[in-house]
Amino acid sequence: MAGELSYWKRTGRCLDYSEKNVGEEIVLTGWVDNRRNLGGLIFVWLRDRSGIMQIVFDEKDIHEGFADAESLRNEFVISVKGIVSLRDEANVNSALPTGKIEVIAKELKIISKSNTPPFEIEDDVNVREELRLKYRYLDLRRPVLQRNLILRSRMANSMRRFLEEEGFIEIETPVLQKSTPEGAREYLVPSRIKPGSFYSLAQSPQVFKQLLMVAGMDRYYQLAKCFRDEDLRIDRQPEFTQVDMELSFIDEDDIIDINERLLHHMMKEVFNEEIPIPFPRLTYREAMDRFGSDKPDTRFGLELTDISDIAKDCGFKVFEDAVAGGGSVRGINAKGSHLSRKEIDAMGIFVKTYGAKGLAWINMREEGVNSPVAKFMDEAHFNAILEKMGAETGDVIFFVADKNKVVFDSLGALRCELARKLSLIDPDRKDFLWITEFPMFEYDDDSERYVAVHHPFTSPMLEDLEYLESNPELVRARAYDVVLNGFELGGGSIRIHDSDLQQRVFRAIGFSDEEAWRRFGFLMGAFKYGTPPHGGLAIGFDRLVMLLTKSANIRDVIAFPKNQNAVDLMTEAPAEVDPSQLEDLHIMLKPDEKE
RNA sequence: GGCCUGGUAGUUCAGUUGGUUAGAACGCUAGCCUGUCACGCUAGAGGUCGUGGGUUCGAGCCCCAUUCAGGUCGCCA
Repeated sequence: MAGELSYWKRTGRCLDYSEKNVGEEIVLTGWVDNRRNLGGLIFVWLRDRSGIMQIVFDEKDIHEGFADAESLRNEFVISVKGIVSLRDEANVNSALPTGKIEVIAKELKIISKSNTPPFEIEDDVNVREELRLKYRYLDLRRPVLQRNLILRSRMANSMRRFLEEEGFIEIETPVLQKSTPEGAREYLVPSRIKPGSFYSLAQSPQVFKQLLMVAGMDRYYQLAKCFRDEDLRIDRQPEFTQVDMELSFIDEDDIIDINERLLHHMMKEVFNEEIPIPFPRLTYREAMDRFGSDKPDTRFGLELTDISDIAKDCGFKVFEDAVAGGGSVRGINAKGSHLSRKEIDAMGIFVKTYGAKGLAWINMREEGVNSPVAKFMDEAHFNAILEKMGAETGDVIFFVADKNKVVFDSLGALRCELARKLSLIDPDRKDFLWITEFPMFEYDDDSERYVAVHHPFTSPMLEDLEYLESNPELVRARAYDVVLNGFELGGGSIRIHDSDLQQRVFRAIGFSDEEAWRRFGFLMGAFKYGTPPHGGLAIGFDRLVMLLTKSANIRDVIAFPKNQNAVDLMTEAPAEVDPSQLEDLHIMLKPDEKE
């Protein structure tokens, strides 16, 4: 058996060998990546996790093994014993890290044959994702996905080590939790023991990590799996991982500081990149005014300009009504963009998605200024707008007039669309920043009450407490988000540690004391037993990996992701279950859902 | 739930105003080839054009429905 074993046991991976090993006898194992059969001479690329090595099968060197070499096909698993050799100068392949050497095969063992794969295992494959996900184990053989998962592992490790060094302890919190209807839709898990009752899968470890602070754990962290039953996006999966943390006896600056150092450490260690800290900080108000977004991409300009003061009596009814109705008129100057009429019209269609009823524009053409709204206003107002927007020949200026939410949503998105179209984004730039002073509440038209923007355990800013009952919309929260290149990387807050204040917040969002107690009694009860001031943050780990590996979507940094309909195309989950399982769980399907 | 885009060979795609036998590249199969690295050369196999219905003498193409996939708005405390 030992002989059998030694035959396929490798001496190392492809990239472990270089010119230094010339003359050595080695054994490599891996997959056939490519073969070129020249007749009496066969070249095979052998691929393993590390990379590729060229193997040479020469009829006169390998003798009886040559027939096996001829039978090799892509994705066969093989073991090759051979001699590391220097390639002739003319035969060096500079595209391969191992391109200066090759292995002259002496023995070949075919360990496992392969069907022809449904798609070619190459980095630049352009295969529809449906197929890639169905054969994910083949997709994961592609070097780019291997690199992503390797980097993901190294990032997780680096962050863990940093947090351990800083005195954090990793504690696992329950995945099976009590359902809390506030917030994201939850995955429910029926109880077998308690008919008619359900757990929910953790949306986040939120309440447990706060309870760990009550318990005196002081500094907690966890790479926590979280679950949300919401519609998916390019950067959203139903199950995902957060770098979750909570600290006691701290304030906002402490949490911001430790996370800046955490990210700095990880960037240096894994990517050998020195990111500047501290990160810039913007208040929510400033972010909205300048970028129309609470997760602005600051890698380019195209900032918003508020022209409401000119527009309010400019003569153009759409502009005037927007301001009179409590909204605003704001614009973006696409400087020197020379957009065509067709491109301008496409932008008009683009903003409709975000609720804008129209997109006004001024085209500063060489032949003269062109604008469909000019005729509605006098020259003084029009010129005042041009001046405020800094208009020059070659510019195209866009305006949206509406409720502020629509103005910000549409211009915030238009800004990014213009930047993409005009190629204003440096793909290597990494703009980390903080958004602070989020509003505490927003009015929810559906439930006709205020809801917590972050979550109801977030502390209001102390100087705004006076408005908590009278004008909740003015209350700012001690909440902060960390943003990278226009993506929300993570968010957190200083929590309420005073049960009286907690009660006032619950009342502000329309929870009766009884209801609050029923839902969160275990937390409020705990707070009566000596609660330290505390706060925390959670970083969307998959999203971070996605951005730093420059992946097109979050699926490319998760080994086995779900598709857009939350289906695992490989295992075909979710799937129907045996009726007896349903019976155990006291679940009866509606008749039309049985088949 | 709404909107947009797409589904043609194993894969990626092309397919004209609706008209005879639906093409290309890569991959695959067989043969030849001792320095290839996108190897080359020769030959070959491979298609219910997502599904169902309709219009038409005739549909890959037009119409309706449906399904799957990707993106997006709503949603994501």
